[in-house]
Amino acid sequence: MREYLKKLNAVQKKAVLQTEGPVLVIAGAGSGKTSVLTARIAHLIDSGVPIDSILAITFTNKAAGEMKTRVQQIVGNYGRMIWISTFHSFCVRLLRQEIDAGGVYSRNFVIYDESECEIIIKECLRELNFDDKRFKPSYVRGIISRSKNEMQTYKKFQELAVDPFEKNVGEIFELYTKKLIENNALDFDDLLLITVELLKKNTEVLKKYQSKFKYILVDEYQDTNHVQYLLTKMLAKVHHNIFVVGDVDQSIYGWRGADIKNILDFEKDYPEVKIINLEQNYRSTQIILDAANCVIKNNNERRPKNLWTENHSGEKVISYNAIDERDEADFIVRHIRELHELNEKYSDCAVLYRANSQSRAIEEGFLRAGIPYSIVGGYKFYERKEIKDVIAYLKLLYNQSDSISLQRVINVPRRGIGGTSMKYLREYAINNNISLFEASSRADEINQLTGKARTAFSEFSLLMFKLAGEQGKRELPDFIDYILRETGCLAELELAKTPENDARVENLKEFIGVAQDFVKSDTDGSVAEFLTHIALVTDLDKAESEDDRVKLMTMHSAKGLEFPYVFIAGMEEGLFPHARTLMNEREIEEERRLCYVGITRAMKRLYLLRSRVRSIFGQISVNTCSRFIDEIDSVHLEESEGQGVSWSKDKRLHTMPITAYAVSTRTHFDGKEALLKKTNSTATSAWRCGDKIVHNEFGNGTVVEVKGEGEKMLMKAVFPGLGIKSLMAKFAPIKKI
DNA sequence: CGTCAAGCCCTTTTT
DNA sequence: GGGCTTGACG
Repeated sequence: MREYLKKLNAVQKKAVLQTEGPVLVIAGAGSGKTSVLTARIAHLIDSGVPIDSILAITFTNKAAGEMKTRVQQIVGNYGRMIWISTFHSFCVRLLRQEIDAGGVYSRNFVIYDESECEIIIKECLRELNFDDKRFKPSYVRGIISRSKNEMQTYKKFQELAVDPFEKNVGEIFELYTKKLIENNALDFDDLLLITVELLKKNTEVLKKYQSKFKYILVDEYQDTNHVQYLLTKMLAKVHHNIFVVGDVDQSIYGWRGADIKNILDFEKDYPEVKIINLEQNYRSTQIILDAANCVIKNNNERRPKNLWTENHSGEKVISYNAIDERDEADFIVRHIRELHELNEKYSDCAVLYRANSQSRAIEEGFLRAGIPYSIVGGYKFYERKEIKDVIAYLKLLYNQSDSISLQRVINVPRRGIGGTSMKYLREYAINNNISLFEASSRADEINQLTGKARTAFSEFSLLMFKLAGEQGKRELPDFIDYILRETGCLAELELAKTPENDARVENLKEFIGVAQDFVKSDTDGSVAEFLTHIALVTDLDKAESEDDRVKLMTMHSAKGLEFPYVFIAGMEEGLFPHARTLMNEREIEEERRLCYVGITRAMKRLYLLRSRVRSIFGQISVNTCSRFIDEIDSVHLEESEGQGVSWSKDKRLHTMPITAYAVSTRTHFDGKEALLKKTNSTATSAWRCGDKIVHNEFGNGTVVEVKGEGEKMLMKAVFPGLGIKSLMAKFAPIKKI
């Protein structure tokens, strides 16, 4: 028997070997579903199934990447060719081939992220003369998104609209749709929606993919939305070999349109389905599982299951009542340090939280202590201004209809083109039914423009033609470098030597590095694929597990992962469950499932932390303990008696003026990297993490991060009471002490 | 046209 | 507490 089969238990093996017909695997947390999925793929290949007739769909790129790696480990390099991807990247791949069959978009479409979509919505509001206070772009975008996830286009939405507000949203929706088409741009939801529409309308294309994919596997099926449901159903219609894996208790994307019914009703869709329950947990101790079960059993909307383990009972779940978020962070730091002294790896520890905004306080704790950490997800590299600017140049060069990108870069660097000139340009473009790009090349025909603006537009379009001429001639990283130099983006940043500009230049270099990695990876190295890559692959996906760092992330991001030591921070009513869910029982249940996901990430030891006082929006708020802690039977819990835990502290809290906690000890810094990066040339190799230094201005401090060497060396140091400062060792007035 | 300060609303989670 | 828009001024 094959090695990968030997490792499986009887039930898992059954799931792997049942290759024909629909199969539903109910996989409890930690029951080895990834092993089952990879073994099944390997088994299919072993049985002679052609590799290009297997389609595996996951929810995150990270999961897809991991599965690909594991399949390759079993079947060898040949496994590279397999279709393992997220729904979204699968759809892009299909659309790049087929989208012109729909007759609306062309293959060089670009993908708009949320902020770009909101800009479009703002344009719609302006044109329709709607108030952007009443129709908040982010809110309207949410409505449109949910609607598309329900497979509703604007026409359907307009039919269903009852009140005046909805009717107005329907108008916005319609104009929004038209504008995306004009820009030859798709939003995230379109990637799925347009694919399904295309397959529905175009039977030739549908047949092609239906017959191609003989075996379809879908991971995290409980998180599929209606469009995704339709897509899998259509693709599986001919061969009926559809294998879905999921766990109702881990459904945490209802707010994104995920519908638990898809998994609950799978049997109705496929009456001949084989149902397999994976109930043995290999991950956690008995006590951790008990705690998780205590919480989840309070949900009504679920299918009871019996998750069990042969693991020993283990340690009790440790709870801690922190005074404030700084105390909470310090508790985590103390305990991780302790674990590290006992030879546990930093990378075996994870801190999970409900909202990204919680990462700040915890991050500061790690910086103070000099503990290496990395934040997964959250504020993204690709959202930095300078990065978005280069991407916009690439997008515009790739797709000249993209007016959003044009408007982003037209005055970057400053070319003296302002709002008034842009207004005339837009009017001209609309009147002549041409793109902004074409309008700018015909600026001399626009009478209202000042001579200066006319020249600026003409020079801009000449520059773009020049850049476009180099596209394809140069390798991608070189092309990006060329853009940065020719446009003057780089020169503008290098003009004024500020730490901020230095950081931006460093970020741009890192972006070129991303392009270099991309070219080396398994792609065609084209601008098209690169743009798709950066639109769909967030830095969440490059969680470098090999280096020894504590991982910080939301519980959503943590799904599918496991860690020996897990800290869940912010177990407070209003934060978790989040205040915005408190009014609605269904949403509370989703929060509870999220808690279940969080708890079941832990293998050996779980810490549940809560803070009595927390500052939210710069306001101090006092929170009570999360109901989820109360739901855990106290026999599984043990209150930590570390510093600041006892009643005496608690009483002291009430006698102290609460504003005392509002005092911030940190100076402002812009993201982890932005202001912290500097370069250095002299005696740089002398600096190491943990070095105590004295700075002429800031006083005593500790080096917490050193990156690069020689000219490229970047360092970060923390100064008590001042926070983290970025230092250019070359210029910084620092001495080792 | 560009800059700066005051005031706004906000953060739930992500492909 | 902070990022973004707005409006006054140079």
